[in-house]
Amino acid sequence: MHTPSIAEISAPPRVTSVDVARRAGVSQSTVSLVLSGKARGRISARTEEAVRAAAAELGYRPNVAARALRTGVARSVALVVPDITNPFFGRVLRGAQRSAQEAGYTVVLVDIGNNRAWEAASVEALLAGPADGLLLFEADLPPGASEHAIQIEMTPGGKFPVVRLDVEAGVDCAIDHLQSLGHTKIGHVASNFDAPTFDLRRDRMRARLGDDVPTVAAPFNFEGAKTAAAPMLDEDVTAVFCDDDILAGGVYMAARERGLSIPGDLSVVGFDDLDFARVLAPPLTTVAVDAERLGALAFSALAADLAGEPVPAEQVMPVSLTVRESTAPPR
Amino acid sequence: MHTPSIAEISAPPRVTSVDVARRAGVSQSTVSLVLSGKARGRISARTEEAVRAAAAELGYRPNVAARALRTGVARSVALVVPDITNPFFGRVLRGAQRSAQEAGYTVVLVDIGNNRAWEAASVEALLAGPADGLLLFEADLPPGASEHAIQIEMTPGGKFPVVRLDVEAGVDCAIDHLQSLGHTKIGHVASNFDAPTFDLRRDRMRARLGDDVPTVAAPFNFEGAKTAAAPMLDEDVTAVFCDDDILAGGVYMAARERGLSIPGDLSVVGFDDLDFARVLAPPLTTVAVDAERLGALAFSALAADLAGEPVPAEQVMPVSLTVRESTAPPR
DNA sequence: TTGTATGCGTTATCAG
DNA sequence: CTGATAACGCATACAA
Repeated sequence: MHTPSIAEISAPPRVTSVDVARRAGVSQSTVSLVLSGKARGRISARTEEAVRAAAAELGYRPNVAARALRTGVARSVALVVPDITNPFFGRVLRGAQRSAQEAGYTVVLVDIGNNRAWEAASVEALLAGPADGLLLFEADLPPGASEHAIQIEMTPGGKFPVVRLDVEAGVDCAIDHLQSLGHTKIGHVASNFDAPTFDLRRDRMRARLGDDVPTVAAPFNFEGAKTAAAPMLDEDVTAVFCDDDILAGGVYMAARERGLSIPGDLSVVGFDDLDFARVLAPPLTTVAVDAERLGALAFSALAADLAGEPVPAEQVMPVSLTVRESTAPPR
Repeated sequence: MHTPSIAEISAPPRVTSVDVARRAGVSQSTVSLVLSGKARGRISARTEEAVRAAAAELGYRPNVAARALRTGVARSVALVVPDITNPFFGRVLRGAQRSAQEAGYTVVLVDIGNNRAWEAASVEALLAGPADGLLLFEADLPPGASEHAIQIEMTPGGKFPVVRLDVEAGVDCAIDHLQSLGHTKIGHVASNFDAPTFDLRRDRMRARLGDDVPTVAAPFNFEGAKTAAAPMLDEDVTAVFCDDDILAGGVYMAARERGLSIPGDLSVVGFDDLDFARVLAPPLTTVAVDAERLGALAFSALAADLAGEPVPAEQVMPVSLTVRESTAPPR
C-alpha cells in the first residue's frame, strides 16, 4: 500500500529515470537501456524485469524535452492546413494522427486560418517548435524552414515529395457523367483560392470543354460562393461542375433564390463529398475523396523520409464519383 | 556577403546561443540574458544591440527542448476534442490558437475521434507530451493527469474550472420562439452522446415542457440522426428542438423522406449555427454560439491558471437565437 | 552484464 | 555590467 504524501499530490510527481534506478537498485543508464528497448542481449532478464516493475510502480514517463534535447529528434511533425474549420481538413488531420500514433509520433496542427497575415506568425511559431518534419497542405514554406517535408495537394517538381488526389480523374468522371446525361453546356464554378489543385481542375476543364468554358471564381464560403455563382445561372448552361462542395452549396443557395430547380433546371456536381452533401436537397452528386487516407499517406511518406528511406516524388490517390440526385438529363 | 557552405545548406544550420555569443564577442550567458528580455539595467545598450544583431544575422532560434528541460515549462497546452471533423470544434481550436499565439503558447490538438478505445491511447500520448496544461472539451481525464486544466462544456463542481455556453438560455429562447409562434406540441431530438451539456438541454426541456416531452436520442451524424429521428415525425408534434444542427440535418432528411414540409408541417430549431445551417432548404433557425470565443476564453482561463492567477470556477458565455426559415406557426 | 561519465542548449545563480 | 558554472533528464560511448 502506498500512501501518497501531500507533496506528491500537490506537486507534479515528476519521476525521472534516476528515481526508477534507485527503486530498482540499478544505475540510471540501465534504466535508459531497458526502457528504450535497447536491452536485447545486454541486460539480464531479471534486471530488466525489475526495472520495468519499478517504472510501472512509480508511473514513470520519460521527459520528452530531455529526450528531444539529447537525441535531436522530437518524434513530432507539424501539419499546416489552410482552414481547420473545413471538415475536409479535419479528416486529413485525423488520418495523419492515426497513422502517426502507430509510429509513436505526435502531430501538431498549424491552422493558417485563411489569413495570409497570420501565416507568417504561425510558421514562425512552428519553426521554433520541435517538429521533426512538416506536412504542408497547399502551402509553401520559406526555403530552409525544414529539411523534411511532404507537400499535400501540390504539383510535383518542388523541393519536397508530394501526395495528392487524382484531380484530373475527378474532373473526368464528373464531366463524363454530365455528358452521358446529355449535357453539352457545362459551366465551371471555380475556387478563387490560389492553389495548384484548383489550377489542375481548371486546366482539365479546359482540356475537356475548350478554353471558353463559362467560369466564375468563388470564395470558399457559402454566402460568398452564392453571390459569386449567381451570374453563372444567367449563362446558357444546363450543368455546373464546382471545385468543391462548399461552392456547390453556394450554387444551391443562388438557384433557390432564383427559383431554379436542381436538377430540373440545373445539374450540379461537387468535389470532396463532405458530410453535408447528403443533407442538401437534393442530395449532391460529388467526387468522393478519402481525406483520411490522404492524411495517413502523407504522414507515412514523411515518416519514411525521416527514416532515411526513399520517398516517391509523387503519389496520387484515386477518387470516385458518387452519384446522388443533383444531376439529371437537361430539359 | 555571406556565401553559405554546402554543409550549411544540406544540414539544418542549428545555430545555438554559443554561436551568437561568439559572433557578438560576448559570453553565452549574456546572450541568454538579452534574448530572454531580462537584460533591463544589467546589460549595456551597446552590448544588447550587438547581441541582437548577431542573433538576427545568424537566424538564431532558441531550442525549445533545451528551454523546456531547463525551465520545466513548455509554453504549450493541449486541447482535447471529441471529433475534429465537426466544424464546431475546428472553430473552438482556432479561437484557442489565436489566443494562445498572442500569449506565446502553442496548442496541440488531441482528437478523440469519437472512439473510446482510441481515447486512452491519445491521452497517453498527450501525457507523455510537453503540455503545461489541458483544455478538455467534454472530457474527463484520469486524476493526476495534469495539475492545470480547464474543462469546456462541463458542469462545475469538479476539480477544474469550467467554461461553458449558457445552454439553458439557448433552450429557453428556442422554446420561447416556438411557443410565441403558437406551438404547444414540441418534441426533443436529443443527442445520444453522453455529455453534461446534453443533460442540461434535457433538464431544461423537461423544466419547460414537462417530464413527458416526446424525445428521441440520436447519434451525431446525419444518416444516424435521420433514422433515429424518424419515429418523432409520427408523434403528434408540430415542432422539434434539436440538440445540435447535425441532428437537425437528420430531421430534414427524415422529413424529406416522408414528404413532410418544413416549416409547413414541422418547425425545426437547431443548436450551434454551423455553416451549413444556411444552405439547408429552408435555412435553419438555430441557437447561435461563438465557438471561437469559447476556445479563446478557455485558453485565457488556462493561461491565468498557469500564471498562478485565480480563475473563476465557472464562466458561462451568452448565446442567441438566429431566426431563419425553418420555423413558422403550426397549421 | 552493468555502471560511470559526458554532453545536448538553455536558464539562472553567483562571483568578479 | 558581464562571465564562469551548475543543473535540467536522458542516451550513449566506454570502462569495468
